Amino acid sequence: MVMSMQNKYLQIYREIADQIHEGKYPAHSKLPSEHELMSDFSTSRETIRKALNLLAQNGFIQKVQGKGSIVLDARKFDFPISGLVSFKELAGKIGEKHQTHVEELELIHPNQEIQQQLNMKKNQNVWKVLRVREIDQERIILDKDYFNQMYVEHLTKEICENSIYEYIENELGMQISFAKKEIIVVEPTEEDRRLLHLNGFSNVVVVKNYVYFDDASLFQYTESRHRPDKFKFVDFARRTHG
Amino acid sequence: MVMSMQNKYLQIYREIADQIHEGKYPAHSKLPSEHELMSDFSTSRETIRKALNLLAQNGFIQKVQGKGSIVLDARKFDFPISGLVSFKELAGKIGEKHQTHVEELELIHPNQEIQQQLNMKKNQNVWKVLRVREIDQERIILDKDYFNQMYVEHLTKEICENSIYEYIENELGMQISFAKKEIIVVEPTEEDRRLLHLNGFSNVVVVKNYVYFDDASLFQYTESRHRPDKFKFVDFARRTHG
DNA sequence: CATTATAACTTGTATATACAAGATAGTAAA
DNA sequence: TTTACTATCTTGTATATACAAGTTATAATG
Repeated sequence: MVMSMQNKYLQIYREIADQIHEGKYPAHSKLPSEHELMSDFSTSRETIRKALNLLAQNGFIQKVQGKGSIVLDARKFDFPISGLVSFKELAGKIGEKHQTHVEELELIHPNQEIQQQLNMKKNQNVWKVLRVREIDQERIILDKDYFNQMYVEHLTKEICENSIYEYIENELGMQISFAKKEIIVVEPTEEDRRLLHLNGFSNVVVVKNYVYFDDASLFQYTESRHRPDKFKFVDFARRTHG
Repeated sequence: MVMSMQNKYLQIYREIADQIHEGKYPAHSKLPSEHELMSDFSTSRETIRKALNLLAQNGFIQKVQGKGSIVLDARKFDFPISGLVSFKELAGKIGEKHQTHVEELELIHPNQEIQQQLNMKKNQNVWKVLRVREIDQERIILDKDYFNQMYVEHLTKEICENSIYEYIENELGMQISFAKKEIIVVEPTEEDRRLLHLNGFSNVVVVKNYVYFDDASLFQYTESRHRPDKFKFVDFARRTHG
């Protein structure tokens, strides 16, 4: 049969990650040694090490030379925007009632600022999408997205109400690969006041997102504007020695 | 002679990273192929690949199968707290006049909350350090640090005025390896109002930091409280496909 | 008993080989 | 000219081997 066989080390990564989630390996315990895993999965040591390094990068384990792989507290799934999670994935996790309102959807000729941000030539157009995220009957997030039309030909209201990322990766078959994020706090604009339930708050948290494809081309600029009391950002950072 | 030779792949990583900074490889250009680098550094392909993967993880390059390694815009050194940079490193980069005021420094028996955060046994003590960061004559950041005394025997005002991280890594020889970060926005406390120049702002940005050693033991809990207009967080995130 | 060596574990680094898979440029055929 | 193929470049995955280096438990030694 020899089915799939694609990406052994990713399969092993996912399997071990699942097992950690399910509690098979509780926090502060140790994973089996690389040697044991090697025979468990009947593969080579380097393949096991690739899987373990992925687990370490993503905050599941900590490797200690001579000792082994220590399982960490994997509670890093609090409420994050961290790691490029989209609103839909997010809302699914927290389980509360949520809704997306598409306030604007149009093909525009961008102003100079957006043009610069997206690294565009003149004459190129962008999709502007303005969405309000409602959780528990409160409008707390305003998302402004700008997509380079060069990459996304057509967008509909239906697509915007679901996950645009999903659409791009599954329907268009393009791989989103990395992002630069910037978080600042500013005074609300007129638009913020009109579209969000600010409840008297005098600041909004702005998350600027620059999203790149696998081939390093910038394709999206997003601004996510949050009511401060409902904002939470969780991050896992590994220090690169050297 | 055979001097050092330790960590070939790290040396190669640093060398290429430096070359990118110096402009030898400008943004959007390509690095030499793995084969070329192999003979340039007279090493094996796997060693080159280790170095390149580090560069990719840290946002220097983007690898594309079949094409090569594309150099990215390495302007991710804006102003970040990202990636576990300490205030001293930070302030040095932006170049403005800065100062650290040590407001409190004491060995205390922690309350239950801190005890939990640091995962401590009863009877253990912690160093509490309260520092105000002044940039351009304005007191804009309040740092509250709690160090488990088990790891740090003694702290002085002088150490706190410089970089505690530096002290711990260089003097005590312990390796800080990763951190969990959490960012929220809250109303200022009495303490915030007393110690910071809030200029009428009705919110502060709180960055909670859980810092771990190489052996996965939690050793520090930090709260960094920022005046919102002076706060900026920059992050580079790679998406893990799968 | 306490200390020191040793052996047997663990993970880390470096190398070599083989083939898969994506990208590209040139060649041959229509 | 256009299309299709092919050779050859690139990076990706999987395997094997060897030794270095950190940790731990055991045995030998004083």
